[in-house]
Formats: sequence, structure tokens, C-alpha cells
Amino acid sequence: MRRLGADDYAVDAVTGAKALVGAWLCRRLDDGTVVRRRITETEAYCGEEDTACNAHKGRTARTDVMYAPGGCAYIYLCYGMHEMLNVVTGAEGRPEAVLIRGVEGAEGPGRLTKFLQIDRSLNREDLVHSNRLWLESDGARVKFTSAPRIGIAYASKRDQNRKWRFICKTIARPLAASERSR
DNA sequence: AAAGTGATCATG
DNA sequence: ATGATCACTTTG
Repeated sequence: MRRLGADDYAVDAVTGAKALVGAWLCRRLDDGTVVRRRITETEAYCGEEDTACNAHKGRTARTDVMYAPGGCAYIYLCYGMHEMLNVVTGAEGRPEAVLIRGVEGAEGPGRLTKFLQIDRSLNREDLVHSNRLWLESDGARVKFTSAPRIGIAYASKRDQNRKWRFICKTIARPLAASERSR
């Protein structure tokens, strides 16, 4: 197990989104217990020119964090109830991020954040140094398929059709009963 | 199929 | 200040 570092995040969002499928999302809860889950699905959002990207309309209070250098968390509330976890990638000044859409045992962007107790209090968290939220890799090369992104009907047809969603293809290991409770 | 929920951003 | 919109989930 190797913790991902600044270099791992200094890539464009598509490269990052592919690399993050199969990586481990790690979270130390407030009670001190550490939960680790393999990422099963991601999506790439790629700069102001990507009409599906939250930064499409430029830098605002909310999207400011996307312009930071790769390696921090971008978390926002969607539909009034779902915390969405993104990993900022790329160079400073380039708003790119990878949406984490699912982990083993908690598929769905809103589900995994609830499951791992991730909310906006972790917005801008430094994933390279944080002891509350970080990523690890076990070096396993995971097979994935790509598909169009979800829930972006407002974007241009061209951007809707881009296959910037990446889904783990390997059969998910059944969760042990002890893992299932949380 | 539709409600539920609240931050965000563009209007005025 | 007001209102439409929204990287979703659950329930019926």
C-alpha cells in the first residue's frame, strides 16, 4: 500500500480518473476508526471548456478549489442532500477534478459520502498530508470500461458524449459480513 | 414517476 | 430578494 502523492495528482482529470479506479479511498472517522474502500467508479471534469464541469462558468466561491494544484478534495452539496466528493487534479489555475462515484459496498456518489461520513467540512482537505481523508494504491492494475457521464443533460451534446466515466470491470469481491455493517 | 432538500448563481 | 437549477437517492 502506497499513499498517493502530489505527483499522482498532477495529471489531467481523465488520466486521474482512470488511475483512481481501483485505488483505495481512506477515511479516518471522528471516532478514530479508519475505513478503506476500493474505488469502483469515477468521472472526469475537465476545465472551463468542458460544459459539464462546475467550473464551466469560471471561478466562483464554490469552484475556487478546483483551480488549486491537484491533490485536494472538492466537496459540494447536490440536490440539497447529497455530498459529492471530487479529487482535484492538474496544475494550479486549471480547474479539473475527478468525481468519485462509488466504492465497494457503497455505489453512488451520494451513498459513498454518507457511508464514509464525508461532507463539506472536508472541502479543500489536502489529500497528500491529511490524516482524515487520503488515497492509497496497492499497485493492482484494474480493468475498467468507459461510458458517458451521468446527469449532465445541461452540457453540450459533444461533452455529453465524451466517455469520461470509468467503471471497474473486475468482479467485486463479496464483502465479508464484518465489513458490511458499516 | 416524483418528491425531497438547500446551496448556488444569475436575475432584478 | 427571488427563482431556476442541480455530478442524486429513495419511495411508491
